[in-house]
Amino acid sequence: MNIEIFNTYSKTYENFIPIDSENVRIYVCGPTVYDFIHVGNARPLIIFDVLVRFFKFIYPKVTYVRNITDVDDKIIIQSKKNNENITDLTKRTIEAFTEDAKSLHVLTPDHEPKATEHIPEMLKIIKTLIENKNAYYSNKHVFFSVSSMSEYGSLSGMKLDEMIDGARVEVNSLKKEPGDFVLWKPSEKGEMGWESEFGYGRPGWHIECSAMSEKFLGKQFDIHGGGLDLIFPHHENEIAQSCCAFETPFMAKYWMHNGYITVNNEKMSKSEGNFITVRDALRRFSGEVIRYSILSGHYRSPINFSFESLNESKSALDRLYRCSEGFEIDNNIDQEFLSALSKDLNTPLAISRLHELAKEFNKGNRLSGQLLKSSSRILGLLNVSSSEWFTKKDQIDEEKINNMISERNKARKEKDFHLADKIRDELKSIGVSIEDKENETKWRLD
RNA sequence: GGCCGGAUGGCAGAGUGGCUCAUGCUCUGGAUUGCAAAUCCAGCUACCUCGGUUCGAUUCCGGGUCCGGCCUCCA
Repeated sequence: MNIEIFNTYSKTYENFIPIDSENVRIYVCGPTVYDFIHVGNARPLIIFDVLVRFFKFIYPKVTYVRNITDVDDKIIIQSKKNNENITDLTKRTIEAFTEDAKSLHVLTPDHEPKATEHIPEMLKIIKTLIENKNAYYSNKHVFFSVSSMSEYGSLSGMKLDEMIDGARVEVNSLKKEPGDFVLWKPSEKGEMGWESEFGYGRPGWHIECSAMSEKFLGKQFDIHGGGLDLIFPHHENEIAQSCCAFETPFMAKYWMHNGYITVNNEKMSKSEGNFITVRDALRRFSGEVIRYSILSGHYRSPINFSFESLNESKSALDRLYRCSEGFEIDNNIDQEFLSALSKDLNTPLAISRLHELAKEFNKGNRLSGQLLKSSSRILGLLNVSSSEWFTKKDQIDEEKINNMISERNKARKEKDFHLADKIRDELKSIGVSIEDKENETKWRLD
């Protein structure tokens, strides 16, 4: 199967050809664990989860790494703000993150390395960079020298002189050039840090990904993913570090970046304060609905978040669930569905195919229902049985509902439609919709 | 200031140099139903604007307008 991917590096669609077709290697930037994730953070989790599910169907082996950033200035600030020990904060946040990811039906990656567990690996790269004259020591700091790498800026299309014109680079007299970025910086006594030949300190933001991707995937790997906002400076700097330290022409063969989730058409972000946490959204909609909603737009386009659109997603997903009743997952995946995913992970087109299958099923084609159920697995949808989807919820008295339904059916048999309608209204008022079939009455929660 | 994206029907959102037609949600009408629900069928003036290329452009090229983003932490 020919798979096309839009490569941020070349800004064009490219045919995906793995470096090693026996083991496709993917690295995605995971969360910085200082607070609950918001819906915007959920997008790359879901998108790359689908990419990995798709690839695992196509290729014999996929190694997926998603790191956890558990050392960062934001963590230090948050721990002071909470008056909470850093380890407690990160442990608690990682647990919450794992729960949220699970609610969104995001599969656990093959490796989930933590930055704090890879400090020696980072220091080794920093040392090599200094030896290679790509980095320099300056008063307890180590900086990467951007002018030492002629290709610097090739991912983001940034030019060094233009960056300076932007006047948005950190003013730091220790740097030789404004674009230089920190690899190692000093920590105060008692502050989070590690002893090193550069003094007691902690790593800069970017170096962890160079260290951990190399450890688990090698010096060069297939796909590196993350949000659009990581292109510069994060991924640009990762490339600089990895390529200079490992002396390789490229770090990842393909770079994939997802677009933003917006609120009122503006980027959802912690700093803007316009975010909705995944936990909050989960109070009103199931993780699968959130997932459907995120997959209903192409991964590189913006998606505007609203509870109305989640509601719409729920209606659409309900329809798919109605058509998947009684089917078990098998390995038969719809070809048109796969073909949609092979075109730069066109999930909206893939979903539209699922709806076509649903329609065919409703017209009496059982095979379409089977294909619908099995294909949906690649998107991480239709994860539970249809009856569970429509009837399982806490604090639901199934016995009472069933009793009311049989009472109503008795009334219907006796043509007491007045009573029958009254019972239906009562059921409706407790959030139960019913559907009279030929020989039975089905019910579901709204 | 530099550099990137985007503009499709009531809403969301794919796609295409010409085909009857994305798909979903909503609404309206029909079939079906005791009535509903579900389902099927049909409908609701779709391609921001101005030029260019072309037999033909929503689709390609150029200008404009508007919106968003990156250049600072950010998924």
